[in-house]
Amino acid sequence: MLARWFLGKVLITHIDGHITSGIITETEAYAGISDRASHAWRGRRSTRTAPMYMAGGVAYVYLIYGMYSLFNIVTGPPGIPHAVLVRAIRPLEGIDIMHQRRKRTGEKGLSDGPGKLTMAMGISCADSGTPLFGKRIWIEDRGIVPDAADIMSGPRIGVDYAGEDALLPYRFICKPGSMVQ
DNA sequence: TATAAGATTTACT
DNA sequence: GTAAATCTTATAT
Repeated sequence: MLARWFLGKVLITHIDGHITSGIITETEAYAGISDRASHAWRGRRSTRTAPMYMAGGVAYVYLIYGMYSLFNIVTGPPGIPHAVLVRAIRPLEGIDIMHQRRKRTGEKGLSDGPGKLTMAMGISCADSGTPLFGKRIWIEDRGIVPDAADIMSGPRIGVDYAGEDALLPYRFICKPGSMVQ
């Protein structure tokens, strides 16, 4: 499962002149048209989901509930809408910037949710389709590889409506403290 | 053309 | 624990 590979990788953004980065600690896989929980289920396609049909390596950001952005990494070949949703990161650099961006909660809930992390990183729906190896948003492999024993998997969150597909263990979490810098 | 629901978060009871 | 905020897409007139 490709979603597992992203655990431990470092996501970096350079937006509005600010650099922020964090270790990816929680991901969810969305397996194309056969996955009922995916926006691309049954081949659904629109302007919003277009990046998912592009070649892997681009960002798929989209707005949910009119107020929150969710950040995905497209992993499939062109025409196959496979994507990995980044649900949580651990702040690494630019933590003060993140605080500045979200004055809501304190240290605790900085980036432990899909909508929260995009807020903290400064990602918006305008970044959908951005290559992940450019100079605005990119991913670095800093050699952080979580031990297999520290990786937990389980059912996805917030997709109960998807029926049986919601029970698939497509969710991967890195145990806190399992990654040493 | 109009209505309903969603890969969420926050605030209030 | 429950409800509201708010916009895009999908499904129904």
